[in-house]
Amino acid sequence: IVHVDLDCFYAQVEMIRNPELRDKPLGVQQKYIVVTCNYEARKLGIKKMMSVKDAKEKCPQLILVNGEDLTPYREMSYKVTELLGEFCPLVERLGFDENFVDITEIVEKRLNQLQQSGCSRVCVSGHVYNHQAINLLDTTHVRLVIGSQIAEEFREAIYARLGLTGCAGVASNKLLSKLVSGTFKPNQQTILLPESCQDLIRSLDHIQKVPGIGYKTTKRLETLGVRNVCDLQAFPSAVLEKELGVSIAQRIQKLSYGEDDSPVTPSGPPQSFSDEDSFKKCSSEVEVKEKIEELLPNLLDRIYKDGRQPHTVRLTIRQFSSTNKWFNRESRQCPIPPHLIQKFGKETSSVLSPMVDILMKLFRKMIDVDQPFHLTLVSVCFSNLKDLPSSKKGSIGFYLKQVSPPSGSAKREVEGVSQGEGSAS
DNA sequence: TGGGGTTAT
DNA sequence: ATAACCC
Repeated sequence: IVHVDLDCFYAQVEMIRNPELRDKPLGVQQKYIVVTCNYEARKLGIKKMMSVKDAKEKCPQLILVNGEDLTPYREMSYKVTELLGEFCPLVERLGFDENFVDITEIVEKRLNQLQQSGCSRVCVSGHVYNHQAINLLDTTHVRLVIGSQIAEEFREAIYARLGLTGCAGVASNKLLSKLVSGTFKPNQQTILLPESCQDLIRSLDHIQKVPGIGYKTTKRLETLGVRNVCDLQAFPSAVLEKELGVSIAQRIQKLSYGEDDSPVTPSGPPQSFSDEDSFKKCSSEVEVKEKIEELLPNLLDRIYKDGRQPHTVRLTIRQFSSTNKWFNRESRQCPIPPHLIQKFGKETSSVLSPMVDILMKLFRKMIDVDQPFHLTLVSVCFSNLKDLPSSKKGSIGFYLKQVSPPSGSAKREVEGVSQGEGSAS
């Protein structure tokens, strides 16, 4: 498995949009937070998720661009996933800036070519975790070395075609590939040989750094006295199962050993489209309606371009509360009436006002508008996306549904051409 | 802490 | 519908 992780993705996209920002310290701002920044800014002490106030104190020359509209990042993100999809169908997205690629089949093909040509000279591309020596008589090592060459080709293609740099990690599963990709940081790549697996996983100083063990599970583990990966490895399974449930207990304990049998699941098109806005205060029905009317046109446009029809709509809000400041969200969802669904394929304007009405009804299910309220976030989400009833030859659906044939060059580059595999065209 | 996403229960 | 996870 290869894990591809773009460097400070939003900042890179902004530097492509405006090349003058290239060699200057740059931060991407959402509300009063610098969500990410380029490496020029990091040299000067700027960190991800730093407040704008702290960032400007640290670095008055810092240039800030607003990154609240994710459109440019989302578009570039899918270009990266689609590019990787030219090499191999098994590409799974994680957020906007990471992808897993299962290259097992490509590696097998190259290994066979190598063995048939009697060639025993294979050279690793990039780093080997722990500087572990490679044994070319070990086919597992050879496979990972071939993986390193493919990862290099991925990164080169992403740079040549999209102008983006990033890291890659190659290992036997998703967990380990992700952990190893971060070991040499901007614009480098690393492979993990199985003999160094325990060193990598045990190098994590806190269990929350294990992908899959989040905030809540970490808190519960801490009450059990489990603080690091070694503690979790050694903890009695039976006790863990009673505390967290069999499913979570078995999964995270396997993770603590670096074991992860989850497959690379092709992400395909998105399962949902959402748009949200946060703010200091929103306390009247009229304001809520205005927020919804701000969010909807953008969303309807995205759905229109996607070509599928959503069958469910959801409204999410966050109410102000001084205690438990984060994560007090509530939502209400409902099916979209069939007569409205039909209109999604056409002009978005005819959907707008009936949809606002539906969303305001959902709002009133959550909030008694006769009582005072104080919202700090409104979000609208369309989900349960279904393909249009694709009909005959002339319809839009017919053309949209046609799978575009692989452009070919990248795929042949990676798989090599030998006995009559190349197509006539 | 923002503005997104996913899956499991 | 919520809760957990990911970025």
